Amino acid sequence: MSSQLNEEQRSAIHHIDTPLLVLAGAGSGKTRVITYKIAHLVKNRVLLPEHITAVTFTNKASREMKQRVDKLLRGIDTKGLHISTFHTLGLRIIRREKSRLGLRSGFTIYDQQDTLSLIRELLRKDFGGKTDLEDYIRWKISGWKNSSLTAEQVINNSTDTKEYTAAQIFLKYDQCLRTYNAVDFDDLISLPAQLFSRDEQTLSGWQQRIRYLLIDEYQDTNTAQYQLIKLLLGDRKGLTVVGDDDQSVYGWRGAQPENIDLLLEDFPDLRVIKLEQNYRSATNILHIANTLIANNPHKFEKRLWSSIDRGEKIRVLGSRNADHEAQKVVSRILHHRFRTNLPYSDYAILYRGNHQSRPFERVLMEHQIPYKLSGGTSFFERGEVKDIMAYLNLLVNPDNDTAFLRVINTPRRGLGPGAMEKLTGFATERGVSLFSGCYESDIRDHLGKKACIGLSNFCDWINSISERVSRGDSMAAIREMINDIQYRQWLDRQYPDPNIAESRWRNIEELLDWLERLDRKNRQNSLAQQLNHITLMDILDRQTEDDNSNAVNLMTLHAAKGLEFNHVYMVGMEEELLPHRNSIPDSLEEERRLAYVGITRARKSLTFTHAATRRRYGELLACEPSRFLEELPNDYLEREGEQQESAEEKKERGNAHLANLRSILTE
DNA sequence: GACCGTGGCTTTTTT
DNA sequence: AGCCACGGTC
Repeated sequence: MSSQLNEEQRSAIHHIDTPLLVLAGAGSGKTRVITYKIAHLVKNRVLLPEHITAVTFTNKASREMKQRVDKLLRGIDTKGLHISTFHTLGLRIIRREKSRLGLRSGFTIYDQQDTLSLIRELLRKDFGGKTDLEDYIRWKISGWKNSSLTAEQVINNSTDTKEYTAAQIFLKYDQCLRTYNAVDFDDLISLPAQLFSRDEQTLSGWQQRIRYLLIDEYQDTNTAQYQLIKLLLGDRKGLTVVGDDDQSVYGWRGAQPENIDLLLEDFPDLRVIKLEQNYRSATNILHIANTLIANNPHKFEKRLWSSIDRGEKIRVLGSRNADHEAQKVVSRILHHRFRTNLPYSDYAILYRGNHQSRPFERVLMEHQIPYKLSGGTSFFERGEVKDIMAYLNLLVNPDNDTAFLRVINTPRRGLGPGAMEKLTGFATERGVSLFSGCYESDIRDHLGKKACIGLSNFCDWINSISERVSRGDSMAAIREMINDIQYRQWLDRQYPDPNIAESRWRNIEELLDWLERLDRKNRQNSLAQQLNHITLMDILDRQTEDDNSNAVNLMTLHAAKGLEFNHVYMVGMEEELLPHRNSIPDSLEEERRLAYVGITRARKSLTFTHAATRRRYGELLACEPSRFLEELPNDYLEREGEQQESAEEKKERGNAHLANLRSILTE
């Protein structure tokens, strides 16, 4: 197996005496080092599989890593080997240590939407609804948690009133989560980190369990994650991290590429290995990638080289507008495929924002070309899926007030905002959840008779279903629950268009199918565990289980990280899009890295496209080609459809300029 | 409580 | 342009 590795890769795999940092350029075999290292550790019995934990940042990456390790270790028992995302590792720790964290079994994971609605609720209670604060506060709380800070720690350190308000909400927010028996995404990292730093005994238990830790995409770690890594390692040596500071694109969610420097400071015996040979891209592609990223400042000098041939020139395609851009790209793919007969999965269309996929989806659909869409409005953000998920969460954790409020009057039970206002006040006063509040003996003194009957019917009903769930056949109980509430009929009433109602119902069936499959796969897991699992996953994770491997890949640049494709189309290469308008001028370096990530996904060919006009919020705008295109060496590029502007394009551009002027004048 | 129309907001990236 | 929340009407 080691014959397939170069010298640096081999030494990275065999080095286990001290902590190891692998600085690996794009396409230099980063994941290969981790997977081969795991295989080496297991095969040569350096460690038991159960003592090895490997961590990635996305579900996709972790699934891929699992598959590759399985392949290398075919026939060998890997029981207990843990490969997961950072957040799933956190969940694993929290599940085992829940009693030390003030959580009970059946706890719920709040996603951003849940988080936002809880913050909104708190703001409404305290400030009568200053809605302009909620985004700021959510961002602030998340930032604090990413730095592993608690509300108590930040409340006395706020520099202005706005921050102080956020800190106060933070305190209440965390108290609420504990009452609701819930944690949020950020807690999955910060709670274990905080627990380990205050409880040595628990920590040492986990150090026994995790004796070798491997981290992929290390440049994306935030402060809390680094703290967790450091605590788990202690003064031991079992750590391999692999990263590339040129591919750090998660600064906005707290990633600290400086954590690479911290390793050098914190571990004096750290070994550093650089991987500089690229095995992925044609030399032309690699060259423009190097040229672009050279415009960013660098701490670690890295020179990526490759022995693959030059390949074709890089194409730059101009187009009139987003639809025209999509037509051009799709027709290129069709022609290319006609000549080469490659599978559709060899092609990828990469863009900055999810909304950019729409025109491409339309054109691909028109041509009946199969495509696979990553990201976008997540399955679990859909209202109907949220409804049913809320019901399911309530079954395993009735104290989850956010779920309670979501479903109490959906479908209508005559328990409207008025009654809920009273119930919330009552429950807050008692310091209990809404559900428990309904069972307080004197609730009748605080709410109307009708509301009390409705609530007690509802709670009894939830209890009866949840009893059936815990007795065994959870799927049957769930289906009956959905039948009880007549959800299908509710959808029909909500959406007069039968097609829409039907498609929403299909989403519910898909959710149930998925649950059923999970249930069959992991019989020993409780419904609560399955739900936690699902919250951390995405529908993509089941799509890819299906066979649509012969499909064009559509995804954001962020989602493309860690992947590679033979033929890559980077679309929307325009100012305000890449670099994104909100990143100008402060985060240009990260935007440049994002472009770098996109370019280095390509193996054989790379095509950039940009449009002369684009609609934003229905308004026509003139667009300029991205500055990043200007930074590329012209001799490597082949420009088409942009030098000589056609009459039609001129007209279109003129229209856009007029529209711009008009909007300026009317402002 | 159901059904409609208007108006406001959206689009940065993910666990 | 499209989605959703809100308010008015029945």
